[in-house]
Amino acid sequence: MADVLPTAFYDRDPARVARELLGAVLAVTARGRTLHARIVETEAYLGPHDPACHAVVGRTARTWHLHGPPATCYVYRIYGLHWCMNAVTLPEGIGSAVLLRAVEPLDALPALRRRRPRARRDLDLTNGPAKLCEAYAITGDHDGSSLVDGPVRILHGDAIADARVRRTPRIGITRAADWPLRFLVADSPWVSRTPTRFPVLPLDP
DNA sequence: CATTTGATGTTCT
DNA sequence: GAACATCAAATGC
Repeated sequence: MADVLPTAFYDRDPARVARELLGAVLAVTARGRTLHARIVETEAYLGPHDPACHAVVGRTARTWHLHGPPATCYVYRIYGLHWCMNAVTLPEGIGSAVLLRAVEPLDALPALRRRRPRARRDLDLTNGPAKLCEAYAITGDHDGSSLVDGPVRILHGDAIADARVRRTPRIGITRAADWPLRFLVADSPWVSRTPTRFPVLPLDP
């Protein structure tokens, strides 16, 4: 597809990629059908020198594809229960990525609801990193696949103006807990909750 | 509304 | 043996 974000898009500072992925479109293909969703919340993990990044332990079996080339899909299991999906950034061997934290479904709501029967509202289908993976059936099977021509791709979408973007610290981490590397679309109802204690910053301070 | 807790298993120390 | 890029239900106010 001509709209796919090219590898060069990912081969840059992960915080910049995280910002610019807002508004891009996740496209997940399975059994001949493709589902679409707009990305509204992301987090950047900067690499081996970021204490919260999985790359701190080096290139192990788990982090193998995190260290892959830009535009690689890195999927890992968390808390033994859930999956989280990342877009790998920077060149092979660096180990940096952007976590997809929330998306706005653009079609196929009934299919998403079937996979997430316990979601109370539609807004709860995809407003968290593990929720969106469950809704779109993204699992360890996708770990290492290409975001350019694999089963999970990211397409060029609407640009989100700087004025609509906010930054906060990253959620659920203990190390480098104050680094403002979470990016979200301020006026989207599809983002996850921001902890009350978190500062919410404009994009350009 | 906000905060706490139990579920669950892989990874790393 | 502890930590963990989470979720949903239960509890507190």
